[in-house]
Amino acid sequence: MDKLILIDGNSIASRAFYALPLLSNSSGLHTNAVFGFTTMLLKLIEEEKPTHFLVAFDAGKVTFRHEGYKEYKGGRAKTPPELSEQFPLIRELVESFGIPKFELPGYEADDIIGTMTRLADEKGLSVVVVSGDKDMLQLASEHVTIALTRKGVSEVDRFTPEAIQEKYGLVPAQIIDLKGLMGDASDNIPGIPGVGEKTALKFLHEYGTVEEVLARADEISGKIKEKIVEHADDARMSKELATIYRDVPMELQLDELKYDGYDGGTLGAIFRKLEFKSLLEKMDLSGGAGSGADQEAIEFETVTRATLGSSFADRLRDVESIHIEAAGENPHVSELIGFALHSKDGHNWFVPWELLDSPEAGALRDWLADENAAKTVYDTHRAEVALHWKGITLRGVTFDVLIAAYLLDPTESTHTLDELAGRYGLPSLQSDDAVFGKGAKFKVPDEKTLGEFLSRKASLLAKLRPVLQGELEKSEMNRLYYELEFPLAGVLASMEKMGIRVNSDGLRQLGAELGKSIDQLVEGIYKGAGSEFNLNSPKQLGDILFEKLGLPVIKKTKTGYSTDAEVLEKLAPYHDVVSSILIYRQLAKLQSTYVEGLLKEIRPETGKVHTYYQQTIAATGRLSSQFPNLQNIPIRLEEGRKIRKVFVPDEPRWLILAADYSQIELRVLAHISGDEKMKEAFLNDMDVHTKTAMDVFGVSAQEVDANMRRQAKAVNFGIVYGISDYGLSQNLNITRKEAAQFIEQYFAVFQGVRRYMDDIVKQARTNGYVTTLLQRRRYLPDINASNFNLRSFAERTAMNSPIQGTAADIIKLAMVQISKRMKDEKLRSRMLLQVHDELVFEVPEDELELMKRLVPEVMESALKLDVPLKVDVNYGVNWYEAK
DNA sequence: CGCGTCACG
DNA sequence: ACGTACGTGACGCGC
Repeated sequence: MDKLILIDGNSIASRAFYALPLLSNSSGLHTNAVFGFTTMLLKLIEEEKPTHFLVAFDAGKVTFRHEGYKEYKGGRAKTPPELSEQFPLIRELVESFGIPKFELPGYEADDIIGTMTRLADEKGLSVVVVSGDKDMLQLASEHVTIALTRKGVSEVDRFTPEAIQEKYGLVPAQIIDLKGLMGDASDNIPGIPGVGEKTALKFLHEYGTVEEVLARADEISGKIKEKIVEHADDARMSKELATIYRDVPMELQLDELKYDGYDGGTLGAIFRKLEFKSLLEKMDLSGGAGSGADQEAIEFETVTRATLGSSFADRLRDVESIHIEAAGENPHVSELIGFALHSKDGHNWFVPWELLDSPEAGALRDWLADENAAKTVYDTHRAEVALHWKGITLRGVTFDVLIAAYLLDPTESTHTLDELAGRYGLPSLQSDDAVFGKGAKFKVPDEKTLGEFLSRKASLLAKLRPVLQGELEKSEMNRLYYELEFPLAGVLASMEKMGIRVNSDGLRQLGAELGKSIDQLVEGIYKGAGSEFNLNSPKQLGDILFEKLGLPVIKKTKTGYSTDAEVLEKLAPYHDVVSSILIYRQLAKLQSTYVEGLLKEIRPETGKVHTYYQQTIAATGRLSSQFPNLQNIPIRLEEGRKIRKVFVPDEPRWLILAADYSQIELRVLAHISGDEKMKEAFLNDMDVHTKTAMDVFGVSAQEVDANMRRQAKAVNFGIVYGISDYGLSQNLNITRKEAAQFIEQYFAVFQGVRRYMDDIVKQARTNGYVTTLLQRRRYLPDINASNFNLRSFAERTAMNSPIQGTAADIIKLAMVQISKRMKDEKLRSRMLLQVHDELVFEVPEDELELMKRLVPEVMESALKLDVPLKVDVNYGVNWYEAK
């Protein structure tokens, strides 16, 4: 028996939206309605086993119903943007399910459904209509059941004509009479005032139709009668509005609605894109290793020592992409698993890692190192580092898929190949976790599984390349890609391979001293608190401070009392232990993170630490540093700053040279906003915070005291972060009102800055994204959200990202240019570290003068702004002394 | 594995 | 009325 399911797409989407909490995925896209829609579809397919399927959507806002009654659906709250942004996704979802969908300008989904039920009824098909709208009940018939959502979305009540009779005492056709009498506030259908469901039903049981009720109004007594007479026209119109139109001119044939079920691969891809991880697992779409149920077969050849003859070198000429698989997060210590090659004629090779050590592998190694052998790669930077430790050189990479994907949407938390396949509609791929297993379960699968998987990746790279190149072109990011990010990857790799020397004896010595101080502090704290406890546990510390010692609670966290530094400083006057705890925290941090943590990261073979820069993580375009993080080595407090003494040059008598941009973010702001006052400060090389204080407080340079400068500095920071009175008030410890006044005074002076802040938010609203000077993009899906918090956050991000991002563009450009100059001039000096606005080098004595001149020169001229860029250079025998 | 805390720009 | 300053990574705790 054939069965047709008809879904009212808009109705189900909004039911799902309001029924589920406002979930959003890692990029801030809301997905709750999509999720609800998905579970509903899955349930229907499983329980109803439809042979035919259709999802109908409303098209546009104006329907034929508005012709007669302009206020139709008026007064209804506007669809929240969090919901409307999900409609394209829902359409895409329906397509991925392989379900036909239909919409027609001028008609609503229920008219389409009404028409389809008529056609299906004529053919004797069994039909289920799914909606959240009671109006649909008018369509019920012998073959047509109406399923209305109850609470949530996946639970439905089913209505046959008998069920309707039982519940309302009406036949389906009378549902429109019911609406005609009682109206429907949600669609702005008036009905007769004073007539609710009860009264309407009573009349209908008696008279049957609206027309009969109106004709025989004189039989009705009391006030109601007057209302009926007075609003007779309203009732007739309301009935008409509630009537589903069942003659929509559409050519849709029933056999076009045939449904053969979904394709697991396609569905898996969109679930991955939407980050429906639970569904992926529940439905086993992520696929266990080797299951590959949804994937097409792929051919590959395993390269052996025998294959590696002279003809193999010839065949390498046709290779266009290579995927190098290395295990683990840290490429400096990762085990290589193998790689796959994909050639232009579609041939795939799998090369087990061990093969590279065989004597026959010379040609292959040469090919990998060949500058002229063009290759498309995923994450060159990482591969280059991993291969380096195995003595293999990688060169000739002409396109990096990961970097392109990152630039196209830097807010995506990851850009794994399986996600990219889904994102760009290419053949789906299993996730690394599905093939290798996660964490302790990590295991390299058998050769066939591995070879197929890596071959799929290599082949996918070749397919992604032209797609991503097209997208970069469209987004005007060619320069950013080819002149900045792509060459930077090589620069980063060489910095990381080089690493920076750490004086481990010095570090251990520092650790021993810290240990003594910590022991003394701990003893004193236990005594003062009257008991021993784990000082590192905020929970235990909270119990001691607030329950045992009865100190006032300043602030709470989700899980209990807050004990952060801000709170402890406020508590210090109440009890002596508190300041000891603050010092303990400071020293414990130094000990665990910077002494013990750093010691663990020193590589025995080199005596150095080799950080790894993530080039594709930060949404603003900044780099980040891991294993260890060398971008957060202490400097603000003297005790911590001493850690910098252990970072030393690799060679005797060499020096550490550090060059940092002065006020780069405010200079960038002066440039983008064009604010005359702010530009003036930098053009005259003034202290920008003093200048701000002068202008805001209306005093002369001599009159600016330390406090005024401090406040001005905080405002400047606030401006860069996307100012809010609340944030500034927290920072300066003043009231929100005072902070708001500050900001107002600031904007009165720096009018160009105010204009920029307004414009950039407007831009974000129109485009959905903001850009840096070099066209780096950041999407802000929440910029039009109705939720105040989400929207405000997006607005601050819109203000901050172009500033932070342009500063990142500039230093990255400088790095690429300096690296080239150092190579061209055959210098022995080495670039070692980048700390957002600072570059650290090690230089031989005889290159010191040259580098002191060259580095700031290149940094200052990396990008021409309307204000000068200023760089300070310092040097010394270690990083501490380079101040 | 999430949370609180704290280091940096 | 709403209630956060922007961007990161590492550590220890406790479930």
